[in-house]
Amino acid sequence: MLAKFCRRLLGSWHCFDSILPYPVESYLPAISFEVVAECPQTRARAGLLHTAHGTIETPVFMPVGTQATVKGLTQRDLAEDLGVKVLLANTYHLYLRPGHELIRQMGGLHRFMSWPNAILTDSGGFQVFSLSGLRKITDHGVVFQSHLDGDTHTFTPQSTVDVQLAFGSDICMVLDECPEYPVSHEYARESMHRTVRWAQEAFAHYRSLSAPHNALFPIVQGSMFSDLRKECAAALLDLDADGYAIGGLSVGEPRPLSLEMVEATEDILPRQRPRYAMGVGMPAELPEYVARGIDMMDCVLPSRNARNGYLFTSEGRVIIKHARYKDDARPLDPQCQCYTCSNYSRSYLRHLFQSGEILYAVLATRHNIRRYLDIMREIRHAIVSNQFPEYLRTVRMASVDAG
RNA sequence: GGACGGGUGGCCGAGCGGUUAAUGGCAACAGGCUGUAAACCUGUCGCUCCUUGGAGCUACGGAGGUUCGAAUCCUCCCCCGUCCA
Repeated sequence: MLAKFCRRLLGSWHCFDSILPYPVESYLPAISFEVVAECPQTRARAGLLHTAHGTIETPVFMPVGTQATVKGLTQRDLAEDLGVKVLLANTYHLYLRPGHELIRQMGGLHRFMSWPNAILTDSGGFQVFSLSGLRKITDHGVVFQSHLDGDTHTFTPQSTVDVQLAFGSDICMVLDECPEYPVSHEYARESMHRTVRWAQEAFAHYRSLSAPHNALFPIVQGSMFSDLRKECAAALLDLDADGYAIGGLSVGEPRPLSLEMVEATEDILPRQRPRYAMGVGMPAELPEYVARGIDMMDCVLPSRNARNGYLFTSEGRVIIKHARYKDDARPLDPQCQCYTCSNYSRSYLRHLFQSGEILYAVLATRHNIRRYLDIMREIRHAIVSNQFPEYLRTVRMASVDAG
């Protein structure tokens, strides 16, 4: 609230620039978050996340555009047609190709990819730890081999901040270690401490720079151990970050465990800051995370599954290659207002899929992203209109019915 | 009429005496995908049984034959190409 107010006055405050060591903006948080409604029964809340590239209504789903593109969609589709306010991009991939210096030279990631709204960049920790090939953890960071050409590179907590600042990301993520599942308590603790240490180093470096428009989020780790999750969150609190992420989920653990891990830290993370659950989830899981205090989510499922023939509808999943859709003249989702559902039949979509046509991926991705965004809009509306518990019940019953 | 070449499971196409119900590819049918090395990956794919694992049956143009054993070798026949009359 304060930050928003200050921003409004920024114009007149620039007269202080001459007497202050840094521009006025650098004395304000890069982003600000205000809670506009809270569910009285759950931890769900609706908010507004203000960034240098627009205000984002939360809870929000952020489509994944790893290589500075959501595969199959144009930026116009995303911004104008689908109303996407924030996209994910990936530090690991963009650092390797085309390189952060090139992106900086091209005017930053927003200009490079012609994206007017906010961008959150993942640090690349997930890739470094999930991609095969050599990788070695040192005191300073992680040495790894490029999956593109085998070249050796090093990521440090400091360097990944620098790379993301070169991109001009609105929200940067600290370098973290995302352990696989399952892993021993001992390893998880050691790994979590490393993630905390890296976060502290990343923040120390970040605070030494002038980054008035770029927020930095630390990431809670601790594998599937509640005690480690709590310890990690508590340690990260000292950083007084603009937002907090929960990582290390959806790495193969049973579904209920992911939610438990979010619950473990819901009382520890500050209520006045946005919380971001990384890499989740299936449609029915989205309100579950929101009910546990999550404001931001991202996931490749809607985009990747779209291309692979798995479509999300208000009536459940549609595996478009199934023979029963061969002569199905109905729209994919009769409840959906998207371009795909407004214009094309399941029969046609199936034909495009079977033929390997590019248009299939375009139409399918457009729908699936729209479906996720619609779910988030429903969730937000339910919270604001004080009907979230009822909404959650309905979703739970529907997913039980769906099997 | 003659000379070559060829007929293999829905299609294309390997195999050229036993390890072949028969490599591949396509098609078909199903499963998977959760901070994207993914327009990708995996499985099934002659018929009939039983619980897995198997059991039986029918199959490489047709009919005979050689052989312990044939999609593979031989004979005749039927088709299809190319070339020569």
